[in-house]
Amino acid sequence: MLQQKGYKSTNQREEILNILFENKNEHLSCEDVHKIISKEKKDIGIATVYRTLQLFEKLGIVYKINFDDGVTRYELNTEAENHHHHHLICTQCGKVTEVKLDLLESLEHEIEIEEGFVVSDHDAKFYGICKECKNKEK
Amino acid sequence: MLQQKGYKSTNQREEILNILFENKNEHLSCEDVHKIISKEKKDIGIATVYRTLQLFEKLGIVYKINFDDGVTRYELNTEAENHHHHHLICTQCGKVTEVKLDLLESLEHEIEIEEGFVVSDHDAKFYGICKECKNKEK
DNA sequence: TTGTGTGCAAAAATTTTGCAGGTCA
DNA sequence: TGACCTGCAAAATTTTTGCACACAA
Repeated sequence: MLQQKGYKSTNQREEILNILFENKNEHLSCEDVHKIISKEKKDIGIATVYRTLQLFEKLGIVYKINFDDGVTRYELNTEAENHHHHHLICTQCGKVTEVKLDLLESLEHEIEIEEGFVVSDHDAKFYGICKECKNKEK
Repeated sequence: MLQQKGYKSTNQREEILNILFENKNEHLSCEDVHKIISKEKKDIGIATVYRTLQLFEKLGIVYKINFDDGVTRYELNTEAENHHHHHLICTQCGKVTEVKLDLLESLEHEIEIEEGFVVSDHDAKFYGICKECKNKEK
């Protein structure tokens, strides 16, 4: 991995990166990552997990997200899609799913014209009832 | 105020509500609210501020927002606009401004069709460079 | 070797909670 | 009066930090 931006490649950093890859569609908190590490026999100090994820964020490897549950979560920045971050949060069961649709471009364009604000990224959360919960109601 | 939803009207709750009104365009944390109260001679326990803002959120009086600075913030739910929550966050100076545009409706419609997810609210943050910082660069 | 990185434990920061007493309806 | 509210301080949670030691380059 390209830690050749002036940072060293260490076992801890590689391990944490692995975990992020293996849980691509999760939104892990530092605590979560640390628990997974513990389960896999290895052991890394929780402080290192915090420091590493902060570093990864600075380097653009992960994004920070917050679902108002009291902890900061991170997700891999899969630069395949350009910028993104659309989450559907079910207010009934709490499930979080991702959406790929990127219709915010027109909105961003409008913001740029109306407000003179140059958008470089966004983070959108939609609250509502997911398909499963909706079906259950019937 | 309509605390007649089964909750009592107390001095503390009214005072906190006043502060929210007087700072309509701010995004206050519990700490912020508590500091403002202290400045205005009055004194309310910080625990009460936390409990009151949680109550207000449950009652739909305020919205919870999070700008990844480690604290939960609240803003008045001005039901004038339907649902909303668009914030422009300048990555240079940190300033947060509101946008009124509501172009997310078409996106919500699409989400409903594609994912079967019924959207009831959203929260969108746009990161970028604000007008002032952009001008400064030149 | 040498500057970075790590682990530990202590500290900080934010939020929650138990309980005794106070207040509103 | 009686249930609800508040204040305080203690506790719980999450995150940060200092420092001695370890390790990658």
